[in-house]
Amino acid sequence: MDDGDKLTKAARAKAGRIGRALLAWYDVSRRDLPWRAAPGASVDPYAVWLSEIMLQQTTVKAAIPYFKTFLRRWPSVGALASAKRDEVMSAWAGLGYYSRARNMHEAATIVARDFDGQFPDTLDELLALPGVGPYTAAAIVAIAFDGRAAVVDGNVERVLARLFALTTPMPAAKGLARQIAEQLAPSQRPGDFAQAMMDLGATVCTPKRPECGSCPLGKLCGARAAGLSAVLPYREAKRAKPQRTGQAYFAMTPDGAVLLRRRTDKGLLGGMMEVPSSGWNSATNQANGDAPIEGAWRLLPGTVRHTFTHFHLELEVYCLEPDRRARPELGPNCEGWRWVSRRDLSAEALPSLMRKVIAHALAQLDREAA
DNA sequence: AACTCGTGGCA
DNA sequence: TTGCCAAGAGT
Repeated sequence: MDDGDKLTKAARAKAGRIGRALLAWYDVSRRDLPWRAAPGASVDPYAVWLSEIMLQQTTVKAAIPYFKTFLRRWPSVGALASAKRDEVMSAWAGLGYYSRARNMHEAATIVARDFDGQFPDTLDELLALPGVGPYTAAAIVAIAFDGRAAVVDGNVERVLARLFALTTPMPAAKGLARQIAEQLAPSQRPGDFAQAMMDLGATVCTPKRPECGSCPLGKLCGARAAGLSAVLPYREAKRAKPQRTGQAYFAMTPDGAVLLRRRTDKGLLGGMMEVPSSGWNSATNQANGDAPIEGAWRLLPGTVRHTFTHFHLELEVYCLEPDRRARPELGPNCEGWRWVSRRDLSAEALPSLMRKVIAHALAQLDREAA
């Protein structure tokens, strides 16, 4: 018998007690979140799906305003499917992981066209939708349809690693956590159970300084018994982020039009707008070889720093003030370009990095003018 | 299987 | 200031 068998047998034995204690806790401490229906009320699967996509690797606080905006602007999956993708990308700007927005729009068209606007209620059908993986499919089944499914996100992995004192470091212990979650998923109130596990992880069994004193599962917790609550789950060390550099080219005409271009769908910031930029491995001061239009570009003081998931970036910002809206070179990895009035920039699909670049350039120009 | 893919808040 | 990481999916 290996560790996995022992653990899943332990999970079966503890499952009933865990489920009862967790649901009792959830009934009194349930958080009121915008995508949650009142207790006992039915939920709109579209709203559940929308929230779950937004919550992938994203904090509740960051997702809430976007969720409200999307649901108000596109109240049904059919409405979202009918939207232009550009509008969706603009509305998503700032939330990050932009493939989510691209996949979400495509999935909406599939549900509208192939499922008559009704979300499917099986794992297999949900998994076939772009942007819906094991977690999101299970979450929709459990929360929207109250079906039994193992909902395993980062919160659940952490809670289970502590509850069952899993000392294998992450991510190697993910499979074990999933096996346990399969055993724990109840047939009664599976949606509430899933949300209770995630709420517990978000508010009590937190990554740092868990509040074990107020935990409804304290008496059942292996980590607490072993004095490991604060150190589990173990994690493998992460690689250091490399430093990359590049140049951005900010062009603005006298009437306040700024040159933007659209990145291709593939890769970082795919499908989003950008201030024309060099690649991001380039050495500094490469004589403006990547400038989108001819002219006497000048380097603005200071730089823009930004950190992505796997590297740091420092951009130099060059500036040009051409007298007309010249036609630019498209540049690599781009699909199109246009001049955008300064006051219309807020409505563009500009990721946070590019908003930083624009803010930096405008601040420097304003300083010069003063 | 390991890597890519954003952002902002927090210690 | 720097590193950590949050309701993961796609390749």
